[in-house]
Parts: sequence; structure tokens; C-alpha cells
Amino acid sequence: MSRLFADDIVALLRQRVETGQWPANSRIPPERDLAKEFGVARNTIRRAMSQLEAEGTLSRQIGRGTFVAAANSNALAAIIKRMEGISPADMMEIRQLLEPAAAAFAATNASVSELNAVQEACNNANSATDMPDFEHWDAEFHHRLFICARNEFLREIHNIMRILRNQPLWLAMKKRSFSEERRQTYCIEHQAILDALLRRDPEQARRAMLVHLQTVERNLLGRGEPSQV
Amino acid sequence: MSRLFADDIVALLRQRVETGQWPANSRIPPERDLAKEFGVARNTIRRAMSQLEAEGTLSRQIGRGTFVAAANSNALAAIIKRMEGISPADMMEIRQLLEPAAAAFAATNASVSELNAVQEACNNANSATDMPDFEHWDAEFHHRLFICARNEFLREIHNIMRILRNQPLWLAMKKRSFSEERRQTYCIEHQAILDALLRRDPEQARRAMLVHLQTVERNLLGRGEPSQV
DNA sequence: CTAAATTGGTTCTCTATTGGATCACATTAC
DNA sequence: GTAATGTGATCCAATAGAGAACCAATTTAG
Repeated sequence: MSRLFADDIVALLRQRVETGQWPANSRIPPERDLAKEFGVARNTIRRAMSQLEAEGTLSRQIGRGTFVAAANSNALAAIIKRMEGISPADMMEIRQLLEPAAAAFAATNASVSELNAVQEACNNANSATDMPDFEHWDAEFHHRLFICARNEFLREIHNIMRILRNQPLWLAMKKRSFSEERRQTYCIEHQAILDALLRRDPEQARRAMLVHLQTVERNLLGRGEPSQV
Repeated sequence: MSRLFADDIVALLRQRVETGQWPANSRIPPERDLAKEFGVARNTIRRAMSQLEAEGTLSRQIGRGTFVAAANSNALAAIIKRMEGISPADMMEIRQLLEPAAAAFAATNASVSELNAVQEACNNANSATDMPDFEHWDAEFHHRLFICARNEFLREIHNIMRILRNQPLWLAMKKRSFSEERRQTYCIEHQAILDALLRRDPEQARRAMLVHLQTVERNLLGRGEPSQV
């Protein structure tokens, strides 16, 4: 087996916390004892613990010992980890809940300069020639629309979706489903959303966004119709 | 059989990343090992890896190894940190988007044992005598309902909301707005949601949940009606 | 109250592993 | 034949782990 023991130690220690073997707020054994127990150098234990301390799982105090932190930060770290494994289908389902609503909010809440930013992204996506360039302005279009919605929580949820969609698995999927014909469809649908925003029409914006997301889902997950190639 | 060239190696390595054989953030075998495995020279592996590194699929670190570039966990952690500062109004707005939909999903997707778990939480909330106890089973009721919805992403978003609602500011707010009369109202509304789930009626579940959340919002944010001091 | 023991914090050297860079040579494609 | 590409080898640079020594804060024994 390869080296990089510290990462293994991190996993082992985290497991003991998560299984309740080391309850919240309890003191865990001294670094020197753990080093002996795992058969590694104290340095390695320390590196592992530093990582767990950074992510909030442990808290260390000179002279006193190392303690299992309260559940909060622990849970957040676990959520992040679980989110990286979410299926595209699950995410598309939630996008179809949130983004039409975001579009409706945007129609009423957006400032003129925010709408201009959306328009700019839309135009850049229209004139993009290669796929990465289009990808970027497409993402930017949706992101700027979420900013228009003026709901911080909604915006941050979209930030999460944006990061997850940039993972290799997603990129491969998007690349597979991309075609010039589809790009043009997306541009037309973007324009319809933008028009509704500019007319300040929440219901139309919601509908246009839903239509767009259904197209994206069909193309991405291959539901409903046979695709080209 | 044809020889393997750098471009073939690129395709093979990319496939391993995209299929999840090499998960995000994991360390891949050393160049020397891969060279042996594919039966090519280390330089060939290196050329392939350089390409994957340039396109962002891999990240290499001298002395450590080569890693699958993944969703930036730091960025996700930063998002959650920003989320800690969002306003209750913003969150209630999104809850009213997500939870009615979750209730509708739950009506169709839940297993009987999952529904039993919801019922148990509902009963425990009904018979709770003090506020912390009710708080706990109220949260549990909503959480178990999200599990019924069978959408991982939705469930994790709710986990985040749950953690945020346990922060001191929120707790003070909930405490201020709590009364025995309101507790009873919540219990009746919970029961209505549960009944709709048991009848497998998505539309009724959606409506019942929306009614409940509007009550909660009115009580929590003091909208629409004057509240006690 | 004081001194000793405990425990985390820091720094050092040594060794093994691993990616980075370069070279001469062989093979293949045109 | 020439150019491009892969092979095999060598050396360099960065990093992690082992092991040890010492410091600083806290707790405990007396």
C-alpha cells in the first residue's frame, strides 16, 4: 500500500467521532498514545489532527488535551462531502424547482444594472464559438439571474450547484450532450427568459425558465426523445 | 494489437476519472506504476498527464503525487460560512419553495416505514410538553419528510437549513414567537400534512405544507398580524 | 503553594517516495 | 531519408513520514 498515512489517520479518527466511539465534547487520547496505537510517528498524528481541527471536528488545547468538537461544524463538513456525490437527476429536479422561482423573483426585484449584466452574459453566450466559452457564459447567465432574485440563500444554493456542475462527471456529461444545434436552442430560450425579465413579467419568466430547464434535462439525461449521433 | 500512445493514455485516464473509478480528490497511482500498468514509458504517461493537468482534470504536486481535481471544498465551505449570515426572511422564502415540493414528492416516493417515521415524529411533537422537546420533534418531522422525498440534494439543502436554524439568533427568535396556542396550531397542521402523505395525495400534501409554512412565517417574522411582545 | 507530570506546539535531521527535466537511442509515419 | 514520437535512463527538487529534542500551558501530587 502507498504512503500518505496522515490521510488514513484522518479517516480513522473521523470514523471514531462519527460512530460515537469518541462522544462529542469528550477528550481523546494524547497524541503520543495515538501514535503508539496506530504505529506511526507523532508528527503524522499531529498532521491528521490539524486537518480535523481545521474542519472543526476536533479542538486542541495545550496542556489539557484534544476534544471532540460539538456536532455543528462536523455536520457541515459531512454535508459538503455528501453533496459531491449527488446524482445529476436529483440536481436537475431541484433546479426545476428553484430556477423558475428565481426567474420570477428576478423579474420583480432586479435593478436595471443587474439586468444589463444578465443581458451581457446572454449576448456573450450567443456569440460564443467553442463549447467551453459557451459553457462559461451560460453558467454566468444563470448565476447573474440568481443575483437578480435578491435572495442570499437562493444565491448560495446556486453557488453550490455551480461548483458541483464543474466536476469531471458533469463536464463529461455536458460535453457528450453538446451540439451546435442545441447551443442555438439554448440561446433562443435564454433570450425568451431575458425578454420576460425586461418586461418585468414574473409569470412569463417562470414559464420560460421551466421550458429551458426541461430542454436541458432532456438533452443532459436523454429523457423523452432520441438524440442525435 | 496497436501500441498505446499518449493520446490513448489521456483517454483512458480521463475515463477513469469520469466514471468515478478514481474519485474526486483521490490520489492516483504514481507515474512509474501507471507506466508499468499500461506497459509504456514513464515519459508517455507524463505527456498524457500534462495534458490532463492543463485541462484541469488532474493536479500534480512534487513529492506528494497526482490528484483528481475536484469540486473545491474550500469554496463549498466558504458558501456555508456565508450562509450563516442569511436573513430569516430569505430562508423562509426558499423554504416555501422547497418544502411544499418535498411534501409532494414524499407523497409519491415514500416507503411505508419512512411514513411511519414521519408519523412517529408527529406524535412525539403532539405530546411534547416543553418547548425544546417540541422544537426537536418538529425539526425531526420536517427532516423525515425530506427523507421521504428521496432526493439527496434536497435532503442536504434541508440539512443546511436545519443547522442554520439551530444558531443562537434563530433560537432566540423561535423562543420569542413560541406559545402553547401556536404549538397546537402547528400540530394540527402537521397532522394535515401527514394525512395527505398517508393518502398518497401529492397536491394536498403540497398545499398543507404551504399553509403550515405560511403560519410559521407569520409567527416568526410577525407579518400580517400583530403578535404579542 | 510548589514541583513534577502530562500534554499540545515547534523545530530539527534523516530517509523514502514522487513529480520535473533532460538526454541518447529506437521505432514509426510520411 | 527526415521528422515526429515513444523508450529507457539519469539526476534534480519537493514532500511526507520517522524519530528526537525542547518549549509552553495545564493539571495533579505532595
